[in-house]
Amino acid sequence: MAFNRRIKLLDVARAAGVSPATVSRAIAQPELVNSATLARVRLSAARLGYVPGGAARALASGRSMTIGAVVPTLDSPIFARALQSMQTELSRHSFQLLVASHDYNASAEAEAIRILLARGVDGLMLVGAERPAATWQLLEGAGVAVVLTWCGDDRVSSIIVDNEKAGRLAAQHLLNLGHRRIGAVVGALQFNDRQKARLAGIRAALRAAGLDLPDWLVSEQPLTLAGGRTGCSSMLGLEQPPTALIGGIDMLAIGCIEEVHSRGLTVPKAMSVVGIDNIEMSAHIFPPLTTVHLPVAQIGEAGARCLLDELAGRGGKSVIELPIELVSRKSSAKAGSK
Amino acid sequence: MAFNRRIKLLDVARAAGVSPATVSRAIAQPELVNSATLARVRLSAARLGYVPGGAARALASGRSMTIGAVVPTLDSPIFARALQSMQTELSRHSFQLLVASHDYNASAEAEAIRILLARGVDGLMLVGAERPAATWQLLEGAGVAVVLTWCGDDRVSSIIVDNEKAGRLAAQHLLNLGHRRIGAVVGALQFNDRQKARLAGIRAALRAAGLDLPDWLVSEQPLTLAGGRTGCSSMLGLEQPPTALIGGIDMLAIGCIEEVHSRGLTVPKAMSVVGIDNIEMSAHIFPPLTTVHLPVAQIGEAGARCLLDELAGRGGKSVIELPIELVSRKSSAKAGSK
DNA sequence: TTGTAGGCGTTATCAA
DNA sequence: TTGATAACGCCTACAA
Repeated sequence: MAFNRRIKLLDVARAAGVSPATVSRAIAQPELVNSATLARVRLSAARLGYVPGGAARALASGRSMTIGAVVPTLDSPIFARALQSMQTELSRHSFQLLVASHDYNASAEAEAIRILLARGVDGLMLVGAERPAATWQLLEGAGVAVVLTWCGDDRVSSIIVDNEKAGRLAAQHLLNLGHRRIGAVVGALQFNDRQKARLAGIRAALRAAGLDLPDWLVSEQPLTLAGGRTGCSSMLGLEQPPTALIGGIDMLAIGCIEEVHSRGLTVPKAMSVVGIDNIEMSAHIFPPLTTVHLPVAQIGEAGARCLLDELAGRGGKSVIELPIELVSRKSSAKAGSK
Repeated sequence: MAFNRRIKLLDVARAAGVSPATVSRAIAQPELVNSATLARVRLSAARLGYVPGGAARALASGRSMTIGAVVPTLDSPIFARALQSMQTELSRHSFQLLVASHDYNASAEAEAIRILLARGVDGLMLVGAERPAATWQLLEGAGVAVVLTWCGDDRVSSIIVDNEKAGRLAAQHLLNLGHRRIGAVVGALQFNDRQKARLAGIRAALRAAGLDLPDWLVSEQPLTLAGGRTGCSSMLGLEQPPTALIGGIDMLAIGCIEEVHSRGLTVPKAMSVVGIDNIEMSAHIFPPLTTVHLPVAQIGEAGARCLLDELAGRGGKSVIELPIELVSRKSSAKAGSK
């Protein structure tokens, strides 16, 4: 309540009758200080409610014990979960997470990075590898540890997942069920290498089966449920609608299912739908969504560990790929079982 | 790549042929500097790729332009969304969000707060008002702006929602449908005033209808889908199972629905289920969940604004209550329509 | 409108 | 094992 000037190192030092240097050591390297003095220092620190000032600390030591994470949006089960596991791992090593989001906008991302850098983060977690050259320069000049997630790049450490394969798995599954006219509802491709890779994977699988993925069977939509509905709607309006749809993310796929149902049709009878991500929701909608599982929590945890290692001087740049797999549920069925 | 010592204010000053003070002003108060010099400074700053160091800045100015948010978990559509809207609002005013989570553990929360305080956050967003006295002392001694969310307290600014009413609305709805034996599956009550209030609301509504909510019709579970299943399962095992269930959060309610269905029974035929939160998923499961809508994104935004105001010296402590309402969908039906 | 100089709270380098 | 004493990089009166 009282506007007591914040307690500082010097106050503790005086109270304990030692020099500031000793207090500093007592906190950072307790082993270097006599146990009796240590106890005395700790006591008065506790008594005064001393909390070390991060700013001064960072300034003097050059380390902020802070990791910045820049994701497209926090409001996504995917990124939220990755960040949660990241932060859990980081806090285990007394690092803190500074988050920023850019809503899938490249320049907003650059700005977020700039801000985080200015805040003095020791490391940076980014999503994807696709960004303007200027942003890369920013990163290079910064001299902080960087880890890319979901999609990587050999310039920096990366925790990746084979997004192209994810697309292939989804398409393959549908192909195996006998589908021949398959559509894709994906997110905006620009500045989203994950979506690009997934679409490429779908295309590759179809091509391998001697099929084509014409433009009218690809719909670019916002990465939301509504986007899924719109995309599906446009496909349904075609003269020859596809018999199966792949969503670039589960949310899109779920939107597709909704749209089909809203027209009095049924999934998978009238339309098979497959997603990519395997968010929790997917297992609980009707019908449960067939999708490609990505180990999101692990991505976050591995990302944190990677950064931690790099900051501790252990290991250099590394690229870790995490496994993915198709989870077959009820939203997909044999073609022509209409 | 090259280990170029990070560019600092002085470098820019030299390059632009002005004093450090001028550069500082050019950045913080451009209006105080001659437009010609301003241009010159900006040019060399850009040329050198200068990024102001937050630590030194915070140390010298006493402000970090950083807001700390401590939530139970990031991995929840509720908190993720609130944080996203918060961060959007904050970044509009060049503040950044530092996040921490404590997994519904009071001492972990205190620790998180301590860390954030040490990082020099200018403001703090917390969830709920229930916490040990020691934590409150920490807050009081810190002298930072604080805003409580979901549940409030008149000691500090709060953006709240009437959780008790949420419980009442849910129960009332069921009562109106003729249900007389209503059960509740809620989260651990300890250190969770939101759940406590919701349960109290349920109890109040029942009591007002001359009914009782005995212990065996209340199940405390982890706030997950699995928790919902377990809770529902135990209710179903009763000699006289309830005809309706209220979930303390949507996720719990959804778990209840799953459990009912897994036994070959149907919602709402065999059991009506109502949730509280209205997460996106709820509208898309089968059957769509009847629930109480809470304006989560607004909570985040209002919280940010509140903090911003307080830091700008405008307005003092305020308590803002956001409206809630029942959203009637398909998971609830008349009692005895079995 | 610009420059000078002191200080913000720690850490880290030397001595003692 | 402890204590002076510089940095650390920026902000901000105060002067010019």
